[in-house]
Amino acid sequence: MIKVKFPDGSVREYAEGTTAYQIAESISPRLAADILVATVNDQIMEINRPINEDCTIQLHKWDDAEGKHAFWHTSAHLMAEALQELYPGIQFGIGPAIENGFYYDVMPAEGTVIKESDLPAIEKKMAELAARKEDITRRDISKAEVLKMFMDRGQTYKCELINDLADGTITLYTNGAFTDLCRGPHITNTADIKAIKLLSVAGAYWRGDEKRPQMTRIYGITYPKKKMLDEYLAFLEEAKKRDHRKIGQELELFAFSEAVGKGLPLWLPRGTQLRLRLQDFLSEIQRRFGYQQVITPHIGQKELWVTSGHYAKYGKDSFQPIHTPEEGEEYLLKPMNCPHHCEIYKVKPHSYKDLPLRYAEFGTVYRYEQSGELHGLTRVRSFTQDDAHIFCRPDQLEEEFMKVMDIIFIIFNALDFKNFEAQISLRDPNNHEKYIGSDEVWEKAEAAIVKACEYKGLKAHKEIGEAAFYGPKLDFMVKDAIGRKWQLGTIQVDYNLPERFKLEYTGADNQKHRPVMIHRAPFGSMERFVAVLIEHTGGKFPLWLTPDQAVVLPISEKFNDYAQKVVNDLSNYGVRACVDDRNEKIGRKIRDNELKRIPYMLIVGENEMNEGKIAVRRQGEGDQGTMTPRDFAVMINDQIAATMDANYNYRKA
RNA sequence: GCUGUUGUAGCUCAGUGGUAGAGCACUUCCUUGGUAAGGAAGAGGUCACGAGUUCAAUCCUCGUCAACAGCUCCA
Repeated sequence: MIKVKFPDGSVREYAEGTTAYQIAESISPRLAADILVATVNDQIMEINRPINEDCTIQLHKWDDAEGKHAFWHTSAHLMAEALQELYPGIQFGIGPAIENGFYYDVMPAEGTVIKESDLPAIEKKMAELAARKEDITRRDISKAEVLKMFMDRGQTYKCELINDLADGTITLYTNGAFTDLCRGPHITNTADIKAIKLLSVAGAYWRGDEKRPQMTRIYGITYPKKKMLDEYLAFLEEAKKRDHRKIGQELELFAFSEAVGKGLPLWLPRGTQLRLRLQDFLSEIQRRFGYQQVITPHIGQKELWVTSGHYAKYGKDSFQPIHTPEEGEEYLLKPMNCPHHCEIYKVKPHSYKDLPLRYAEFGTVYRYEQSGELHGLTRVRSFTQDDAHIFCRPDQLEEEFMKVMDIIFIIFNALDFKNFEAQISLRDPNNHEKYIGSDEVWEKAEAAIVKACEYKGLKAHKEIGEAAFYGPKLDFMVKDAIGRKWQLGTIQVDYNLPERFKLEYTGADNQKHRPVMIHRAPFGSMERFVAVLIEHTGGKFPLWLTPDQAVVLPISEKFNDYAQKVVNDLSNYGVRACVDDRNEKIGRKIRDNELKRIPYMLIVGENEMNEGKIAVRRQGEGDQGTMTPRDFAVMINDQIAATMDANYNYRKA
């Protein structure tokens, strides 16, 4: 007999060789029908594998990530089986489960192309194969044998994968006519895969290396029930409505013009107002935190970036130097603000008593992004960083770093970004060519970030190889409407640029010392931040951020003057309102304004004018009653005050 | 940059080898002064751009540009 311990701590005894399925069955038939995979002593495995020793067990249903993962992984194998049948000579790469669904990278026989229009036929074949209710069987195999097997089949990509595996750890999984090299685990029968949708085909480089062949990647998703698939597809449709490119156009926030050039956003009046509100908000916080605003030119001599090291690393892939009538003179559009700020630091000598110095600038920079990378406002070629550089003594580094974290928390809290991920981006210690600076300073910088996160109790995952070339960073990632992650806030520790620009301060010992530099941008860039903000709010911004808080509608031209007076009164109380005095069909104006999502409509007519009041209507909430402009301003300002208080309390906590 | 898809009116989209349509928006007028009212008339497009095939191309072919999905990249 073996002892099996469940997550709730209870222990039951079973015969040796009992499977997870049988264990589930012993609890309830319903559970047995629902479980897809099991974790036995921390190893996830199929539910039909015999268990021969005492263990802890967790049974995973669809609701668990492990269950979905196995289900989708098996779906990838099912798709491969269909592809093998439909496309003779096809070669397989890898086919994992992903966050939503799965994909398989394949290389069709020469001369064959798999297109989006072919997907329904593949789906149909998968459904057909699933209906055969094939068991998925697992077998251990020696390296030599498996290598020969895949060699015989001409599966060169698989052979490459096998070569990297250790003998004795290799397993095969078979469903129907398809046998795959795979670690597992899988669900035990394809019959559970009831609803299938292949979503897209795309090119993907073999092993993520753009120098290697490009394979065809087919994305799909499956569910145990048709209804679940329908819900997922409906969710994708809903997400499309929150796409910032769509809302940005509808609300007239920003636009692109082919004449101006790709990746160069044009901020329209309303979008500009929104952006300036955000900038003002951050500026006010920065003022409290002891920052000083600076302004620098959009270009600078090429040598600045030769000094910084950026030119050597990115020069060829950037906007090329601007030449002047003067022979040999070259300027670059600035791709970042750091060198300019370093030069500001160097304007005069500094004492250790001056530090830290915090220079902030909404600095517009220009980067020649690959054309395939451009994406709405999230990836553009000209963007404005909410940049600042903090020059401090080494002993001030951690405190300064944590203060920047505070600023980011204030902002994320104010805008209700709860689902952010923090990522510590470290260098890849095996790839020295990618980075500048000595091991010693890198270790110091990385340690400072890790320590700050620990001190702040921030859970951050570490990513090797994601650091900037001059230093490690702490990045804050937020997802867009369809779950793509974007880096917003970033804080970077840099010992290298101060060295390269020979920055100094005089210490208490009357000796020259190097300051440490922190690069930071809480929004990341105004463009990307606004994009993600739009997707999070669906364009319904917090009141304090809306470009116009209210629109005043006179019901006929007799009341235009009164409407303008209302706007002026509101302005005196700090409320941003505008008049819509087209004096046409009221209904049309309201629709127009709803489209632009102005939160309040103030309707003025005979009664209102006589009483000196306004009829207030809140979007989506209907009539709020009649009141004086002053009362309205108080009402709105209370809401603003509540938002600001929340930030302030958060900061104190 | 790579693979695939797409490009028709301001927006959302039909459509055809014989030089173009709808709904909404826009303009004018009528009706209605109150929370997405109705009616009439009108204006708007080198069918992304360039070349080729054809008697004839918005439609077929090739190229370019741009956008979308993914890959790679992201100071």
